[in-house]
Amino acid sequence: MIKISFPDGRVKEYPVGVTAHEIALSISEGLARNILSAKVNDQVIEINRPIRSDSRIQLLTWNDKEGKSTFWHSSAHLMAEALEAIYPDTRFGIGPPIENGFYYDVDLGGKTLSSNDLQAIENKMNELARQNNPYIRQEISKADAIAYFTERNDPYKLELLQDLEDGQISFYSQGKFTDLCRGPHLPNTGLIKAIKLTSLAGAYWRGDEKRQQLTRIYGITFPKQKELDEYLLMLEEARKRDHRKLGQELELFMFSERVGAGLPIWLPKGTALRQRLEDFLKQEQINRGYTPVITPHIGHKNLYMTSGHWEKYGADSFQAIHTPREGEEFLLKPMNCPHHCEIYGHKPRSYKELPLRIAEFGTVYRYEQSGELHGLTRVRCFTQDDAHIFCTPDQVKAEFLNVLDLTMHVIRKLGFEHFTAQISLRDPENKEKYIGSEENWIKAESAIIEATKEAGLETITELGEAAFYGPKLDFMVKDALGRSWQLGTIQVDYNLPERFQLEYIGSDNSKHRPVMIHRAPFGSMERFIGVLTEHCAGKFPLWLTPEQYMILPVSDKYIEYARIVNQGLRSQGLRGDIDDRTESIGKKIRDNELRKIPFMLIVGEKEQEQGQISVRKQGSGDQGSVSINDFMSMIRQEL
RNA sequence: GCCAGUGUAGCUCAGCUGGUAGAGCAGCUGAUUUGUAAUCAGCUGGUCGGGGGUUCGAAUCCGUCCACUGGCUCCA
Repeated sequence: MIKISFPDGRVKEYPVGVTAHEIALSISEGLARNILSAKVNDQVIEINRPIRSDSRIQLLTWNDKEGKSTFWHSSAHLMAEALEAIYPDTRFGIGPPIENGFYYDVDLGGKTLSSNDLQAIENKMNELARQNNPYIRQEISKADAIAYFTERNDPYKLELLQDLEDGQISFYSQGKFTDLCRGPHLPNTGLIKAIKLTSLAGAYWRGDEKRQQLTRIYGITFPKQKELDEYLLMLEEARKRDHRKLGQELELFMFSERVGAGLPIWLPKGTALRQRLEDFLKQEQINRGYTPVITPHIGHKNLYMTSGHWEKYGADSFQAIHTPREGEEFLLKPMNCPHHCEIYGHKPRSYKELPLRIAEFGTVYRYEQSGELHGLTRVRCFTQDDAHIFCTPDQVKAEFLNVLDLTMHVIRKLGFEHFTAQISLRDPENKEKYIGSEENWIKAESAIIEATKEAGLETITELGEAAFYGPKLDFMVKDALGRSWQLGTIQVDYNLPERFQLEYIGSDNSKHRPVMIHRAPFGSMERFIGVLTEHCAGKFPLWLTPEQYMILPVSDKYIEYARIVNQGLRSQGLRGDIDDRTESIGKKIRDNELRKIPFMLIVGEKEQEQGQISVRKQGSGDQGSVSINDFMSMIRQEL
């Protein structure tokens, strides 16, 4: 007998060679039906693999991330089987599960697929799934594996095999398909009930653009048709909320080929929205001791040689602007920090001035490859809600905590309930990629880790994701559809103060080097507004939205009264207008509904007589008639 | 930047295998004076992304540049 311990701490005895499926069965039949794979001593294995020694076990179902991964990994194999059946010359790259589904990179021998072909593949997958074929694991020697794929003339699998050690190689087969694979897999294909191949794309073999381009086929599968239907509905909802679509419909921003790709143009309504957002943060920052500054949009090349940005990014930036007579070189600023370092350095600083918090809504220009541009979330010109805090090493943690507090306040105010923080540290394997001393890096990394711990923030830590000049903390928010977005960022920097030779006179009357903290709670105004638009589906909070109300006279006869109401509301600080078109009231309601106006105020004979307005609220319809004062107190809590 | 796809009126889209453009909405004009998601009629509007080529003839075929979309790679 062996001892199996469960996540809840219970320990039960089972015969040697027991499988996860048998263990599940001993608990309940329902569990045995739903179990997809099992985590045994931190390794995920299939549910029919014998367990031969005392182990910790966690039974994985569709509700576990790793259970889904098993499901999708097996689905990738199923897709490969279908592809091989339809296109026998297919060679296979890799086919992993991803966050939502799976993909397989394949070489179709010059054949290009179109989205019409996906349906045929999907049909074949369904047919093969119904055969309910078992996934069979086979351990195989490296020599035999090489022989197998040599015979099948598959260079990709042969290359993968090179990196694997003999004795640790396994094949998985289902139906007529066999693949090199670590596993684990589902017991059989019949569990895969609902299949959708979602998209097609090119992908380089091993992510290297100098190598063969393969066809990547994305798909997603579910154990129940209903779950697929819900997923497709969610995708549909995401399409409706796309900020590029809503931005156009609500006239927030535009792009122009003539102005240039990736250069957003803010229309009046988008500008109103953005300025409100900026004003909110500016006020919040003044309350917290920040000092606003303004700096130019370009800077001398020497500035970026000093900062190190030229060395690191010069070749991949917009190229220098030359003055015609002197031949000087200027760069469009890709960051605000070098300018802010100059502000710090323009006079001798005392420790009594620190922390010095310099804030600027600074517009920066970065060359992004043409294929990267995407709506407002990836652009070549954007405005950071930037600030740099110069402080003593002793103040770092306290300042970091202040910034954490500001950031969380701002994110919550904008209606994001769920967020986590990612701590990005150096890649310990590639320390030469980073600028700055070992000692400084250790100091910076521990300051971040300690501060987030004290703030009680939920964090994940990623090695190798740090900026080249220092470690950072990124805020990830979850939007209304459960999608994660990276927004604000906080970065500790011991490097730039060094490069700019920044100093302050300490209480000991000698010179010290300040520490710099870069931070941007929104990140960029463009990206933030893009994400916010999708989060609230274009129905912005009342305090932000460009137009809070629209007065709809029932007919032209009541325009005069509408003007009086409008004046009353504006004098109370509300934003809105009169829809004075000669249209039916139904038409006006429809149009303003589509424009996502929060309040429609309908005025006709009744209202005029009683000095009231009939309130129609976005999302909940007719609210009845009230006086202007009652309306004001009704909405005041939302402002 | 790379791969694939797309580009027709302000917006959404039609236009089969080449015979030089069409609808709905929006806009304008007129009628209607309207009570909680589209009143009716008429009219205007396009060098079919740009500039080339093939052809008697190109929105349609070919190559090129630009932009957009989905990926890949990148992201201070």
